[in-house]
Amino acid sequence: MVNQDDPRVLRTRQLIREAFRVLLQKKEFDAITIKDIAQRATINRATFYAHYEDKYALLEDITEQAFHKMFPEQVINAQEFTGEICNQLILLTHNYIVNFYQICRFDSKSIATLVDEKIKEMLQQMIESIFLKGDTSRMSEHHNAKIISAMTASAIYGAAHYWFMFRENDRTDLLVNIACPYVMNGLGLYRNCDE
Amino acid sequence: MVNQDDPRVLRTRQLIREAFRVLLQKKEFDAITIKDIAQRATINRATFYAHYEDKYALLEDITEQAFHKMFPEQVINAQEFTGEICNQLILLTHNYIVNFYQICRFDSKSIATLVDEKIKEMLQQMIESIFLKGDTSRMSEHHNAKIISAMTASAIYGAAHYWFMFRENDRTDLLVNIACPYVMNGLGLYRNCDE
DNA sequence: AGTGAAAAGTTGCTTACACAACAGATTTTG
DNA sequence: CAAAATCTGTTGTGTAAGCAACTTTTCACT
Repeated sequence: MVNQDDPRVLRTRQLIREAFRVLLQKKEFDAITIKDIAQRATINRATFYAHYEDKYALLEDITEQAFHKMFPEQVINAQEFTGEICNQLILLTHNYIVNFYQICRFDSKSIATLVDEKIKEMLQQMIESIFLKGDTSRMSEHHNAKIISAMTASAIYGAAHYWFMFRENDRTDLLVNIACPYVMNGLGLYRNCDE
Repeated sequence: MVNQDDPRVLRTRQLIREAFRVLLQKKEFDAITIKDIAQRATINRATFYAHYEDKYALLEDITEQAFHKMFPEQVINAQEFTGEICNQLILLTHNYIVNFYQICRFDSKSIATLVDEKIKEMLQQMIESIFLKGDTSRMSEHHNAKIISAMTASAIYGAAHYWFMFRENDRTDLLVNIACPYVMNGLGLYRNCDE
């Protein structure tokens, strides 16, 4: 609909996202109106709809942006899914969850499912892209790469989320000690079966 | 030419001013091009000319904004030109000059005259508006209010500037002790003659 | 002095945003 | 429950900003 590279578009979206982030700290998600967002962003309400279908689409967008910033170069450039990469993914996911509940008001948990799904989706994409880059295990030729990625992403997210809810957030070393071998073994089994 | 209240206009000017402030810390004024400003502000070069004739007009604008922020409520709402108000004006002018040379690169002094003039003009306007508000000395009916304001503004600016150039900037108490009586006496003499 | 490069301005056309007005949906209030 | 108020989502119109192309001016270089 609009040209994604137009500087006006970039600025407008930046304004909308920033306004939304501020509002999320002040109000719960359900209480935030499009009017609120438009006012704080100093844009017209009609302009909002030129960029986002509703506030849920906006939430997805900022979630994606925020989570994407968590990925270190090492992970983005990874050529193989090693234990070290697995560690990194577990830690950054846990880290994101901790931040999320610090930033968002606690009564905004109505949005948790949407955010969860988005994060799992991004984790899955990242993992799959690593699988496809390094084909040492010929994973790249395997038609099951997608479901393997989905399982791995879910496992990592599940571990990070559980640790956040029920364990000490300052002992992430224990988290990776448990979760990483589980994930790597699962993949290892798969590799063995494949050959 | 453009509607001053349009939010797009406000945002664009804000971007231009902010870009210019950043550039003034990095380059000397003469080395800053319109292209530089437009690039950093992420606006089109042609758009710049819709708002400012050239970079001198822009400099005037940000000088006015910055200096205006220096005025405390007490001065803005002053109903009479008292010794206390005089003190405030001397101090804030001195303060502005100190800040100016901290913010701008020292090799940007080619612009000093323009900034000086703008500040004196604003001081004069502020002083005149105070004169006209409080008519205890019937200054408001006097047709010489303008030249008296101009002299007072120049005297205050001159004192502040001299102190910045040749004296200790941390002993502003001495500055006001010297400058304030001079100004107030000058005005007092005038008042006596007038009645 | 003269040549090339970069910056300064200007212009016509396109796109994005502002704004007001609207109908329909949702929430608030008495 | 009904009336009032507010929010939502959309539309048409006017204006500001983006962009490319151009001429003119300024400046650096030999």
